[in-house]
Amino acid sequence: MTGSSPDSSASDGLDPQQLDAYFALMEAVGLLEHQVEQHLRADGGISYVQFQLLARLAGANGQLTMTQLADGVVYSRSGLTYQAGLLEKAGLITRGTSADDERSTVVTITDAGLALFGQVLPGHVQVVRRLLLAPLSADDLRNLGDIMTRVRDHMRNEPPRSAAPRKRRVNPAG
Amino acid sequence: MTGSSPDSSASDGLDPQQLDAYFALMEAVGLLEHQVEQHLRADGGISYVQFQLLARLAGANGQLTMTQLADGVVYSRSGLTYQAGLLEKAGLITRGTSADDERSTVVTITDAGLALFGQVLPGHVQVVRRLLLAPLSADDLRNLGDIMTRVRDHMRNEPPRSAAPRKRRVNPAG
DNA sequence: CTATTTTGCTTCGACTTCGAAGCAAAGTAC
DNA sequence: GTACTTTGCTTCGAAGTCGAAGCAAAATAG
Repeated sequence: MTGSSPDSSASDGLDPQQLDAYFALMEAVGLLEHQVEQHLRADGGISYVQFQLLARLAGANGQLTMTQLADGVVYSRSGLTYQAGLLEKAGLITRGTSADDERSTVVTITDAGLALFGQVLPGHVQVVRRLLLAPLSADDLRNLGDIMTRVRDHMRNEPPRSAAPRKRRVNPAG
Repeated sequence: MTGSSPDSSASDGLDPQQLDAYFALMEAVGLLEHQVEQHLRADGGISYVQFQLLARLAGANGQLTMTQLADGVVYSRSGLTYQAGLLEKAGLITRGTSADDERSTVVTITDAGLALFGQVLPGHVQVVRRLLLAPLSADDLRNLGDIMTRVRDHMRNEPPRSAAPRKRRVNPAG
């Protein structure tokens, strides 16, 4: 199991630089998400997921189908149904059957939804500025955007790792 | 409230470059987490959280208190208790009261825990390589590590935003 | 030494999330 | 047209997650 060569391209481990980047990335984003969540809950009574849904709707002329909403939000379909239910109950969106396709549900943001989004957005931006953008130079920002865009596109274009890879174990902890 | 100047340092919005970086960052990490989760579940029957806990223990001479475990993992205390319970039930860790401080719980990774961690790690590394590292040049990696380390440290050193900022609304959706 | 506060962890209930299963409309094959 | 598959969404049950409340040990105050 323990590799022997110290070079980083071997199949065994990650070199310190790779580890640093990976860990820092995951932890920083985790922290950021947590802070963002706190702000949105305190200032608008909504979760990050709900904010993202409202943002997508606000940016898309106010209307999207569930499937369109699902794309771009990393999220399960059933979770989306659940959140849409909450948002509808809160009067922030409306759901209706599509005319083109009886299966599709068209989600529409309401005036209240737009208002809430508008109310919360400035604070959200401030949080992002304060926590993420503040310590970055112009070069950093350019690099970060470039890098993460590339990574995201790369991941989106990945083949789904084939059907059933294999399952060696069944539930040691869970 | 709506700003007028198109420059990016205004208090109102984020310029396209900032938005790109922010969105790409959040989405890429979300996708990565999801893939990592899939792999760990399929190959070792554990969640990412559980993997992180085992990793921390494995890297810390096998022993840590609950509080030490909590630091570094972005996670609630009660969630940690729950996961520790699962890991203990699965025989991957052991919990005992500290000798120094009767309140503290010392968590120890078992041989089975180490074995499982060792079994899962190579695949985990491959996933990270394939999805995150593959599209990055040496410069990218250096930049990413540098940037995210700075962001993480910045966030860790932030004052906790004072006690109770304010609560404008109470639960529009939720 | 006793009272108070802090610290470390767990328990509890409410909510969120996920994947599997289900259902009906739309598309495809024949 | 009828059978089959695919697509779009929801329902359901099993976990996982969180914050508040609770409890006991330790630190601090007096």
